[in-house]
Amino acid sequence: MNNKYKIPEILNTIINGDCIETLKNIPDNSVDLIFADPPYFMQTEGTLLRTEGTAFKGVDDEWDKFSDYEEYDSFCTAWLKECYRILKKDGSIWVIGAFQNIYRIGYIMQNLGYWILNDIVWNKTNPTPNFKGTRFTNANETMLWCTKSKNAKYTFNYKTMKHLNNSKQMKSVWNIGLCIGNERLKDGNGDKVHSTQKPQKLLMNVILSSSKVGDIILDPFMGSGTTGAVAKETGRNFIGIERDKKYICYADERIANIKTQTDNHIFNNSLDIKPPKVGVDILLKNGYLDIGETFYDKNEKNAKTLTNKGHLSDPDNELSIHKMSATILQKSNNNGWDYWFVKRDDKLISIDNLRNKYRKEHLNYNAIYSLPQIIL
Amino acid sequence: MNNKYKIPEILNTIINGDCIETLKNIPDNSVDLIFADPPYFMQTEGTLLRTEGTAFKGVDDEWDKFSDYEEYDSFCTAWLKECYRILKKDGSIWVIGAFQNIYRIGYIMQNLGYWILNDIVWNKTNPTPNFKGTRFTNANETMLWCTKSKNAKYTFNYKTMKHLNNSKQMKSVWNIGLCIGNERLKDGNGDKVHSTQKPQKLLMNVILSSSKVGDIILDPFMGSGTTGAVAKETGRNFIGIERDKKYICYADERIANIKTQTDNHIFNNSLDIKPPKVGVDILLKNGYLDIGETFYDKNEKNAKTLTNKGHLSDPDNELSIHKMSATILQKSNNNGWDYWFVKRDDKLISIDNLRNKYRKEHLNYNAIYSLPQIIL
DNA sequence: CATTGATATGAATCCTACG
DNA sequence: ACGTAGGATTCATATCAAT
Repeated sequence: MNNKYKIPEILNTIINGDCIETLKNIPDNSVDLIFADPPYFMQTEGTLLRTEGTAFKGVDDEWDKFSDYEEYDSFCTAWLKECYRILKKDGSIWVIGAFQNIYRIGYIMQNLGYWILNDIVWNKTNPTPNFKGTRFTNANETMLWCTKSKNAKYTFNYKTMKHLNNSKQMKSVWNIGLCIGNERLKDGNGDKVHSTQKPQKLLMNVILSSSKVGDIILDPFMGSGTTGAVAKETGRNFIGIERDKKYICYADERIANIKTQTDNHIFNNSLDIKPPKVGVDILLKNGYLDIGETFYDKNEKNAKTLTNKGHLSDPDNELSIHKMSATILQKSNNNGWDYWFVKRDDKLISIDNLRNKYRKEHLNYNAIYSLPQIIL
Repeated sequence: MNNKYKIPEILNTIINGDCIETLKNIPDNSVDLIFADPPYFMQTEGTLLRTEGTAFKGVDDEWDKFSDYEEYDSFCTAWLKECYRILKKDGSIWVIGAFQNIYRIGYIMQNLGYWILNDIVWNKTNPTPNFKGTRFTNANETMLWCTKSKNAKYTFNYKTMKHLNNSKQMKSVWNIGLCIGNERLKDGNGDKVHSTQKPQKLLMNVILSSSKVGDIILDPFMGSGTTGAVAKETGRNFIGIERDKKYICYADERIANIKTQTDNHIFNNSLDIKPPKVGVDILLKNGYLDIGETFYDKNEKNAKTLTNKGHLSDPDNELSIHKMSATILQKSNNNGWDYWFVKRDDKLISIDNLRNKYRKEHLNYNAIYSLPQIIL
């Protein structure tokens, strides 16, 4: 029954239909990433007037109406269960919400077996102020990033995100503005098409951090299509679900105008693609290193001899390049590729350089060491 | 049974005992504010090694051990129920947690009838990095600020917090560093006394925003006593509960060394204390305004006549000072005190100035209009 | 064209004391 | 509890008109 759709048929389309019913027709273990922006169940009443007397137009859509927490909880349990089934074993899911609903979502997800990796805070740089001075300005929304289990081998493009964050590891609080200006979809009357269109920068961070080129990304609440737009731009595939045809119409047009850029080192996560494994034995066999030659540290000290097994020896020990360097440094472990040098033309050369030379000459692999620094 | 303790007897003390059992002995509707920093149920396993090989000392205390979510949920339901009973009708409660537990807490609180006012993000300016590069640096904790019902008339010192935030309304994301240096309690060996001591700045924001001088603040998980220390410094009363006598010993000494500063305009919330109400009729009776005199706007236009009822009239209408100004401005309502001026010695004087003159001369009340600006 | 100022608006659980 | 009158309350951007 869960196979009405074949993945290739629905790839890069927005399916028009009820969220839960549509999810039920998507096969098990079939998508790499899910981004879900469900209704928040805001529970606002009446009209909020700005200081100057005009009305604030917030969310007053039918799709955000639920009778009580119980109804909202069953709704969320149902779609989150389907997502669990549809997500691949090592895939991950992002769900965005605010204080009105995110505690329902998080509780339900943990009970369904999801494992929270981070709760990411979207710190809005330009939030709607609190007109009446009754509370702290509500300036944040929350995204729960989860796997299907504690031991899932999820994708996290650590180096790409570090590069995007001025070469410091990216934190769980993201400062991003609201979706306004040209990015915000408007209808013929100049009114916003969707009351809660998410900024592309938010989706960019989500997709670049936790998916790879060619991955399949599912959005069960596609709305104005931000997920699809960013997925296409970064070379990922998407599957959208949306019950309002008007939204689909605008989203389709929006996505059609996007160009994929897979030669972009940020979008294709070059920094995080691991180079092919090359051992000391391979370098020996191919003449990049010689049996019996001397390894030195960067100060030309701690000389050791390379054995035919690709180990390093001195009168006391024969150890791997890693263990030998760790022993010298009195640490439990250490990366020998960064520690050891050999002599070529009377100059010290890092064995890591020799390894990359081999990768380039024999495996046609060019490592990307760094990209131009991004100034935020 | 819920009356073993009389509030005056336990005021400004830390009760040694089990949290839930002790809470049961505190009377109904007896405290103004609760701050709770419960165990987070971190579920960490094994030892996390830093890059250089040393061990990271996180939370590994017995008090953070629970067998599963079910046990944690019942524990939290129990103490949150007692807090609901103990809190006054218009009091409020803060609960701090992180992604491991805050979704359990929020869900349970909403189900118990608590009404979330804000979810405050503590954005740590100096978080522990993610040593292994496996996720985004977990840089935030969350505080849920709630009342007992949607309609509770809770305390929020809006102007004090605005003043503390460089004269802009304070938002829900707070940038505050971890508790380190001299503020962090150390034992005789130089080890930290408590593994999760909260920074005073965090508690300062909590207490200054949502309580008044003389209020009673309950902390069911007193730990190292930060709540008590800040409560005492700002002129509030506290009641602490803690089951570990070692913590109480350090907390008692810490709090004993604090001096109360109630003459501090920030601590006593002078900016938020409302001036006594004075109507136009009072100013008329006391000769600050005269029947029949002319009211003008700031440009000496829109002249209206003051009636014996304290209203403003023109040939068409007789309205309150507020309604009349709103009519002129074509707004649904407006503050007439800021809009209208009268002539004294041929100069325009704001009627709000006259009102403050009356307050000063007859009610011995001096309004605080502003404090020196705080540069953050 | 550059600069200034007025206006519009964004996932919002948005007043309070008194009779 | 409920209705009514009093009177207190906004920040960061984008757009567009005016200078």
